[in-house]
Amino acid sequence: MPELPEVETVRKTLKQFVLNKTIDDVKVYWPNIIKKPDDVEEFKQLLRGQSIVDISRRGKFLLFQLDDYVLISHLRMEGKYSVHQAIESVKKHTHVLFTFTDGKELRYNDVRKFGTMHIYVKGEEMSDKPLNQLGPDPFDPAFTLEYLYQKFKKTERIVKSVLLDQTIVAGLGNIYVDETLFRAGVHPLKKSNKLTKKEVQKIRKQAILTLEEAVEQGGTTIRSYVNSQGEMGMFQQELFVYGQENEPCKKCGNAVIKLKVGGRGTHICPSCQKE
DNA sequence: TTTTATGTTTCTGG
DNA sequence: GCCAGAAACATAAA
Repeated sequence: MPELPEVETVRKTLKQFVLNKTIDDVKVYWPNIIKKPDDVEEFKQLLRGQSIVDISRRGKFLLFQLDDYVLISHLRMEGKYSVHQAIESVKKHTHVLFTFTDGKELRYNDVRKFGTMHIYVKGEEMSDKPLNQLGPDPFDPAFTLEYLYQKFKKTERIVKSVLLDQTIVAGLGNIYVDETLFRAGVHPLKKSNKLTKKEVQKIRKQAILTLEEAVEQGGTTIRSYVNSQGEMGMFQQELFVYGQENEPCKKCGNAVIKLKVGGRGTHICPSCQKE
């Protein structure tokens, strides 16, 4: 579900609720979510007594900064965090539950159980997976025109696949790639190494702008996304093509169409985005 | 009832 | 190295 703007919104809302709380205990109802350490009992043991010092974000990953460790959480398609009183009943899709010393609970809910969690000793998280292969965030000064142009230049892959590739740039997913390519006027099937520098500059600029606007709007809610306060995003009102199949293009009036690109549903305006 | 699609990522076979 | 397809799962819509 969540791409960079949704994860950023979760980060901000969640931080208000759990900052400076101390973990008393942890329950894990679906162990497959825990990827590191291998042993779930060790996962729990590492967290006991740790306080949440900060929550940061890298690409689509949330980073719970603890006293001695970093808990890296990826929401994949349906992951959500919510804060409860211990007395509230635990839902069917709650798979990890953190109890705080003040009696409140942080619950990780994930209908499809695709989410992941890793724990690293603070300072070691960037040199191993899942964070070590990530490209720059779009907001990172390292995400320059020259950087992106060089990456595009050396691959025959279609541009949509490259933008979805988190080792190139971290944070774009299916919605924002479609929106970025529409705004840049580039067809998703175009080979990356065929793009002119001007087109690459447009893609870069629109990627950054689109994500910035989406963060301001609290993300995009198409079907199930809500932040940690249970609030929906508002950016769906600003979408040009994603989910707009058969609707008139907001720029030219022609019908938006949906195709399959790299196995993903892909929305374009065929007259604004020529192949 | 059955099939298809879903905001993600990773693995396998060709 | 790249692509297609499947897999990890559950659910709502067609």
